[in-house]
Amino acid sequence: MNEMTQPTPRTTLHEELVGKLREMIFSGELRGGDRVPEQKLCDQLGVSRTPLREALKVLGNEGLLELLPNRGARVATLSEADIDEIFPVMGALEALSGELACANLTDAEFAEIRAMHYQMALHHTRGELAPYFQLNRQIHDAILKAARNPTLEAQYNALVGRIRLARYWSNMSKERWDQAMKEHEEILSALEARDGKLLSGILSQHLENKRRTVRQAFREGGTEVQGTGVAYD
Amino acid sequence: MNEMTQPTPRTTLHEELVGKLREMIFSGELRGGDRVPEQKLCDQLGVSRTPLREALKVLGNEGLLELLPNRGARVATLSEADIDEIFPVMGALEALSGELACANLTDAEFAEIRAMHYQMALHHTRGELAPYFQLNRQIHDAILKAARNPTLEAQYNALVGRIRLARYWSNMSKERWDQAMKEHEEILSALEARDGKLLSGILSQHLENKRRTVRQAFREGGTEVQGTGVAYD
DNA sequence: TGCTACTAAATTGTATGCAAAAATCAACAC
DNA sequence: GTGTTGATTTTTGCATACAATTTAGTAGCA
Repeated sequence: MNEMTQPTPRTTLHEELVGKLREMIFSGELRGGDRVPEQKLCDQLGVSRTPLREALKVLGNEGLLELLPNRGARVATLSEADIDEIFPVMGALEALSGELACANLTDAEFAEIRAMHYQMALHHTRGELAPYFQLNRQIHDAILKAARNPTLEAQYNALVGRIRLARYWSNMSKERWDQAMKEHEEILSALEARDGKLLSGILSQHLENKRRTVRQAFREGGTEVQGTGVAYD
Repeated sequence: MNEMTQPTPRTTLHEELVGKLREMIFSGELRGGDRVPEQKLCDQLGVSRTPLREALKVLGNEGLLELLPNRGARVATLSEADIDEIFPVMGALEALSGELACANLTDAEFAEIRAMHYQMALHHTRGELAPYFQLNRQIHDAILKAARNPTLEAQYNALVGRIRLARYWSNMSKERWDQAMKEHEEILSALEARDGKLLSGILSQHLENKRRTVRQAFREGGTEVQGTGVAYD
């Protein structure tokens, strides 16, 4: 009766592998352009090729891997064109998430977002980039969650995943950082007023500005960062 | 030298299968809720389970199939909640496509869309629903193409695929049909003026109206139609 | 040296085999 | 008639085996 194995994995191997491989890509263990040799990964992860290959097909379909017939998989890379392509779509989705969030946000959720906002503002004044980025992301995530639309969430996260293939800090200028912080003030006040249309417009512009920042970092070959994935705002 | 086989399929079996299975779902050969027995499909398609299973995983990730651990795959079904969830996202994407199309549309492309529009108007006045639907779809596709954003296209088409799981005509009322036609007049004129913001708003509203129509058809259990997938406007 | 042709090794694509889990069904008790 | 138990069949998950394709490596030659 006393099973010392997993309580109940209740998941298939290939699903786990999808998650693991995603993490390996985001963490930089697998870098853009790298080949993904099946056998080597199988040995490393202790599974056979069958479930691994199933996972590769899924990630290929998501755009995180590039699958070349008879020539294996490569971690996808991001071009400037890709960035210019993906951000507008993210912008449209984030704008929608803002609008829906305004319609559905509870007071408790708003309070939490406000708390994160002020914490983030503190990091901004102190010039602490990394924790700023983390809170920034949590805020956007909270808004997305508040939209109460899993399909929207999934689509958005798929795009975030692709953007994370570009793994560098945006070397954000002081001006851009201040600007971003100002945009976040507007985001918070639109949220508080539950003004969906207003928030939607702000977020759309916010994402367009992000695009420019990331694009520039890409051009300049921004500082690579280990293990955290891309951070931007 | 004279190979009488395929010129060169240049594609893997699992990719073909993804396409074939999608078609089988859209055509209604596989209906929502149906189990997808691996062995039976393998015999039917003349392939082994390995590539088929790879395809199933991909379609599961796309939301066209529901994958239950140890219990196989089922063709996904669409609930009212799903419709309410998916259409707003499609609306945001279609609004973006309109905006980008206005920025990128060539005169030739516009001319073609206008031609399709008038053809569609003709079918409307004649009360020919099926060809109306077809042209309607072609017009929206042409706008999407004109946006010149493959990522947007892919995301949009994934959602259209899920909506197509609901396989019935929207029993469109005369009023709604007239209204839809009027919206299409506005779409055409905004396109001609290359007024992105305007078109974006029209399309967003247009999709919200579609949502209501489809939702109602769903509620009323609209007339099922064989082989064409869902049609709506 | 640089190029081509050919061979061998490695890697991928597909099929098959086997163990584990679920579904089916029949006998039985109530 | 209903519901439960347990054996049998079916189906799925994963591993392995084999075939096909690509890659690498080497020898031959200009």
